[in-house]
Amino acid sequence: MKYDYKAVEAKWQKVWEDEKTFHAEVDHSKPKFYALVEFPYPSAAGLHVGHPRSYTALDVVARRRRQCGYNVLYPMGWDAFGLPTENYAMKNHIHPAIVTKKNVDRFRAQLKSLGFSFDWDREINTTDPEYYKWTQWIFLQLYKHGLAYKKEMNVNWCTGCKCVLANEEVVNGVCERCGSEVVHRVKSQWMLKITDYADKLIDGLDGLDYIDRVVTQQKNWIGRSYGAEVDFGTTTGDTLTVYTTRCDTLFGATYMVLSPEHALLARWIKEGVIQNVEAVKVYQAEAARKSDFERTEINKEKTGVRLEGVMGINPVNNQEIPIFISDYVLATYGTGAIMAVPAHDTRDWEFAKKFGLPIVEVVKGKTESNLDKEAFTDVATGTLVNSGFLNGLSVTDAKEKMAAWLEENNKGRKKVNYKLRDWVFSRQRYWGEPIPMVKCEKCGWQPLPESSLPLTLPDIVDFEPGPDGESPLARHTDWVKTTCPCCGGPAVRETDTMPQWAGSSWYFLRYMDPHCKDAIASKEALEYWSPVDWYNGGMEHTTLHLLYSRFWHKFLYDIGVVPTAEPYQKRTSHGMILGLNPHNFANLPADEQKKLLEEYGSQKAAEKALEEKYGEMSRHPVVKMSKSLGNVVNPDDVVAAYGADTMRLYEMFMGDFEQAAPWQTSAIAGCNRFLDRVWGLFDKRVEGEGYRPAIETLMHQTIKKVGNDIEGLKMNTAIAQLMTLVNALYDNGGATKAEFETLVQLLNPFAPHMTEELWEKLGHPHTEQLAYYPWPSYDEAKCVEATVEIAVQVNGKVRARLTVPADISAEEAIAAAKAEPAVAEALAGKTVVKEIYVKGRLVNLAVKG
RNA sequence: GCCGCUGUGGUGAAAUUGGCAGACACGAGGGACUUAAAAUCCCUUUCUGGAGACAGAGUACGGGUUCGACCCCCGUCGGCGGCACCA
Repeated sequence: MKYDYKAVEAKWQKVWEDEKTFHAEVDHSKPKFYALVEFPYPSAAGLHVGHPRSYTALDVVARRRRQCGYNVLYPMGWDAFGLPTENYAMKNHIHPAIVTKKNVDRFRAQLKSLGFSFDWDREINTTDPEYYKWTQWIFLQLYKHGLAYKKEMNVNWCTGCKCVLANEEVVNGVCERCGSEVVHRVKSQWMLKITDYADKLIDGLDGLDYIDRVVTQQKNWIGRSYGAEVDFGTTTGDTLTVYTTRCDTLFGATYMVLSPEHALLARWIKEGVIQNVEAVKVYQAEAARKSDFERTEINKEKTGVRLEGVMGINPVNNQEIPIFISDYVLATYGTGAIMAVPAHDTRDWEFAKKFGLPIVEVVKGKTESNLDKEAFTDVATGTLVNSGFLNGLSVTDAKEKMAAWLEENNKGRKKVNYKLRDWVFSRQRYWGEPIPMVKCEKCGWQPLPESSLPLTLPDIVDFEPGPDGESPLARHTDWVKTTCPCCGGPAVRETDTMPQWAGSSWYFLRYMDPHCKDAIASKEALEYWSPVDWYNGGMEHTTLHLLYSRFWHKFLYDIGVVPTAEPYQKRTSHGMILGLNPHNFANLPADEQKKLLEEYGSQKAAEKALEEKYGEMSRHPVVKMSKSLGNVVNPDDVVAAYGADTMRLYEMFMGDFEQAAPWQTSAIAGCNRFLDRVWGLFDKRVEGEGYRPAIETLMHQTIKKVGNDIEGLKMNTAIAQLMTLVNALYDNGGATKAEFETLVQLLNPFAPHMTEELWEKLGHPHTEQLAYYPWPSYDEAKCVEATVEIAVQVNGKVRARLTVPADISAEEAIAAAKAEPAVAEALAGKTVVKEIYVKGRLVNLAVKG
């Protein structure tokens, strides 16, 4: 009988729903396991095939863990605030809340059709006032602890979204979401002091089980560096402090550079210190006008202006050196000023070359370096020269000695710096959490009392941002006008909303107790479920969501709200699912390839023609799926054509989970065929108790390998092993009941619907669902064959193969090997110099002569 | 430029981490069943030579260490991702 996936999948999905099979409760009799995947943004496009890759992988882990006796929490929800919904709402004149509901309903149905073992009773939605009440509550705690502040500052302004962006949201000078140009604007913004947690965010990574690339990326992003501040004097009597990681090179500092925004400049201009005021002002204006994009693009060629009328004084030798302004010095890092050591810093070298400044060597390498050609920057092999009391020291020692000298003479101090900036937390949009703050004419900014939360979004119809980039909420004066919670006088509400990252910064806590009325979650639930044991998500969130949520969690820990310092014990990441590029020559249908070959003569010429027509991108055979290329795969179509189990199996089989993988529609059939073969095995029952001798070793090996591979996210090889087992069962005429039951159990996490059905057909009543049936065990001793085939090599070349008992001794194996005719022939007339036996693998005879 | 990852058949990929390279699939070719097709089943499928057993070559390229290297070391060239004037 052919397997009817439609009926079977519908049947079991209904059972799981009606019986709440995957509902989780606090249960101290079992070890807990909290598996988490990033909750989706419910877009109008619906589920993408990329979503189920992550969800299926952890579903497989979660399902197996239940069978191993764990109390498993595997939840799902919606990260539903955000711009695309708001834009859609504007265009179609529908309220974003309605759009969100529609999209969520679609996503939920799609996810349910894939048979994930989510506890749907814990579904959350960041746009639900009962949810964002607590997002606002956390903001108030941050405010009360001095970690939220409002500041007039230079911010990234997306010209497309008409909204400010956090530094993390600017990629290559453009908006990470819409790709529009990002310019600088001065605006008053709510900021979160994530920089206070820079050290904790780096140091906390040590005790965690995160994949290496996440750890390095977060560390690089935070960018901790150890150096020193040095106080330079000036001819005006002012002190000019710089930050450097190379205080050892102080004797080589031949000029100084200030960022065009440096605070001292305004005063010097006002006091008439600077003689070339016009040139300085022009340069400042130019730098201010540039967007980040322009500033990085132009950075090939150094520019700058010398400040006439003032000189810096090097504290170590009292030498007077010129001061410049240049945009290669950033206002936002260190002190916004540097000492320039052109001999040992590439950027300073370039600048010195252009402006004809002296280059003084103070560090010598092992070989002669040519400072006319490039700077010498190798820290590891350098020795100090021309540096007074530092001469002869290594760079490391010289740094220490100089730092000590600076402190002794009160000319500087050791200093740690970070690349990380505070988090810009305001967005000038409607569809986000209102920031629960009001501004009173008398009392200034005041937080709303916690008892008044949630502060709900007013129901408005016009979502267009204002002409000067103010939030649409600003127009709704009846909402904006309020009274001061402090003095009762007139006050206005904050009209900016929170960024999309707010709701997702703590959602995993809400899952622990989603209906809790008087806290983000009950103490009991937090203590039982914390931390998340395994969190899988995309690499694109490493320096956004993942970093932000660690920050919030650490703060909540510090104020005693959560019981663990870190939110996620283990972090893994899935590769992207890519599509075939329809404009790449190799992916064209055969007849079109032929036509192009005829037209252009050679494949190279045809490829060039394609490149001219479709751009550089046509050279890549595999690319991101996109609507414009028409290579987007809809999971619904796959489920309709083959069923959810096939879809799940294919996504797990397609390749290394951590690596990007191209979607290959034709390969799905293979997974479907495999499931049909498993189904067909039900009618190929053979008599026998337990595992037959011919299949016993393979059974034990398979139980072991599938279990290990699931925990290691090596789903592709786990499935390959199951395929091997099924092939072997067919080769042996079918399966005994015990063999078939084990196979069905091992396959269950991957193909839960079909295996539940088979389980029932095998005589297990409905009430004994496979979902909680104990995972099969294996015997280590039975994983090895009694006899093995080993290879016999002579000088590393295979000359024979022979079958020997697995526990054969080295001497016996070597003797048996030598007895082989082909081996004897290869050895004839030669001397054996070395004999190697690798247990159960091979014999290698090294010969000479 | 710096940091991280990566390079294996026509394709997706395996390889117990130094031990028989290409498991498991897809695709392709041949055959069986069928009036026919689909489905299913069987065989072949790294390359070169050979009818064949077999022989030789082979994990981006060049060297090295080793009895033995996809794996370790040195150098070169590609691909992907992150950061990008962070002093």
